[in-house]
Amino acid sequence: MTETSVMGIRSRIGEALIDAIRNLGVEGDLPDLELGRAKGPDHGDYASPVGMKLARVLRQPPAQIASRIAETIDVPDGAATAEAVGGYVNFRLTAEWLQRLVAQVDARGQGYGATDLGHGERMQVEFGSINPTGPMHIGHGRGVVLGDSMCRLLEFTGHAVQREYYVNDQNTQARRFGLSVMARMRGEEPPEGGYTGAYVTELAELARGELGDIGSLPSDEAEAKVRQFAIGVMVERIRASVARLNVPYDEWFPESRLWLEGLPQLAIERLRESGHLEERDGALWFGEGDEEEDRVVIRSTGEPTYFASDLGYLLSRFERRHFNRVVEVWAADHHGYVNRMKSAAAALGIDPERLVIILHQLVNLKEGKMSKRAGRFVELDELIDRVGKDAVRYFYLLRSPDTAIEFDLELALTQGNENPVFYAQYAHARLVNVEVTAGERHATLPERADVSLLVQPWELDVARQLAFWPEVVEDSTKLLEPHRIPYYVHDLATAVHRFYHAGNETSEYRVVVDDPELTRARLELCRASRHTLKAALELIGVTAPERM
RNA sequence: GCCCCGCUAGCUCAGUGGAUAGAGCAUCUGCCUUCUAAGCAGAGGGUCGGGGGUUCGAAUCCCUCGCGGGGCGCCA
Repeated sequence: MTETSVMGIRSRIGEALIDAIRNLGVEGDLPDLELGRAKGPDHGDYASPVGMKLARVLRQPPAQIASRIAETIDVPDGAATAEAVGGYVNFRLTAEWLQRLVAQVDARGQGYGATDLGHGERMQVEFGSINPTGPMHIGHGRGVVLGDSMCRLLEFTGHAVQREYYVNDQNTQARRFGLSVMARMRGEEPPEGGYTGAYVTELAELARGELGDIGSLPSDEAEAKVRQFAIGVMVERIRASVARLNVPYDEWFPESRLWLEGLPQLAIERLRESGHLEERDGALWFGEGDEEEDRVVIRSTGEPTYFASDLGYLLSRFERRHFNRVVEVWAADHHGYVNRMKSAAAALGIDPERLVIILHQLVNLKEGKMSKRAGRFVELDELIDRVGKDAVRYFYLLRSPDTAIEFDLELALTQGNENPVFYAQYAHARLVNVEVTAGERHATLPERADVSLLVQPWELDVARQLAFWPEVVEDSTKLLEPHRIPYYVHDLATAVHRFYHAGNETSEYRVVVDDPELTRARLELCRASRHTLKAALELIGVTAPERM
């Protein structure tokens, strides 16, 4: 098997398909051949409706085109056979190739499926950056898990990724938060629009102990001190929560640092010179002079808005820190901000394509909308306490970002016990157990496996799933859609469970049998699937237990 | 009013314009003396929200209507 096989079998069949078409004399651009997984076993493993696609160009019946392609196509390494059915060409992976794949996957270990797609591209993913004015709730957990899983995918595919949390430590919300805590310290109600959750009162208690008497200070000094303290405590709590989800942020970047570095100021200067800013009603606006679209950068009071910070933040990341691309993960309630950020980037001379914004729909409580200010939410920590880190991550990732989640805590708790994550973890633990048993029953086993002994359909089905892994990684990465991974994990786990179970029904199909050669071959399959299962679980931040 | 997302099995959700639309849960029926039953095998369950259109081909693309969620601030 050649080295190119690491690119994934789908791509290789795709290339062979194009070669075959060229050999028919077709030149110029080709339509999308829609080579993809076949529907069912009757149609093989991959299929392309290539006959229909080329019928017009070649002015021949689809079936005839498909036949000619099926006859002439040369799939490398004899990886697949081609068969024309109507205008389709169906590809079936050969047993010989699947067997060799097993040995190759075992050799590559958890690196199987990893690529250099990104060529070391410097990327930042900024996610989970909630205002540190309260604990993380179950809505925020979604963005955190999504963002971190994207990072894992990007790292696996050769990107240099930095995980960043943007800490809003000096905006209006932060000030309101500080004022709310201060009010509670004095035994007063928080101001209008302030934060009323019970944690605010607890924070006031803490602050009283830590800061002592602030009554003697001028009120703005006192506010700054309390705010700084309260934000600091909240950031630590958030840090602890995300750590429980196994999310390793590289940078906690405070908004205030932008101003210390003079970046918003610089951005404003530049935009002013390029004519993107306009004074109106005593405030400074960004935009095209459209009353509806334009946004305030500096208020008439002279105070900057968050947007001013964001302008500086763009410079910080694209110019100062030289990220080639920045991915931002936002909840859908920020969607109105997407175009503004893109046009801001463009106005600053940054290609908006380099700013990738991923939106995910909201997580709502069954009882209604969550609200930090009103103190109505389910904390992320509580969910982790109740169902565990792995189930939480899996739960979020089983949904496409476009699907809104209506969260029912009671239901989540019952489902925690039968969470699909255990199905996958169990498959992994079983494989480990089999390998241990093999070591106990056989003092010595052949060093190399004779993979041609893997002939049972359920054995080849496991190998088939392994063959699909590279394309799953590729698609998930290119589309930035980590939710594809848990679905693959499930399919692989199913194949593994069936393979295992064959030995429960008939003992000669067990992995560990008297024949050392046969045992060794099946062990190779166990290892290959264990590596892949573990790699896949790691990409979504779920542990692969050795025992359950 | 304008913008974004969704509507697929009883429930929760997958589904790069391709063939007979899938999974989990729930329901029902089988399978443990022997590598882990947190498992396996099987059954039932669908006008892919409605209606138009494009296409050889539409759950998928376009238009339109309905329902649900979210957003349209000198808040973030």
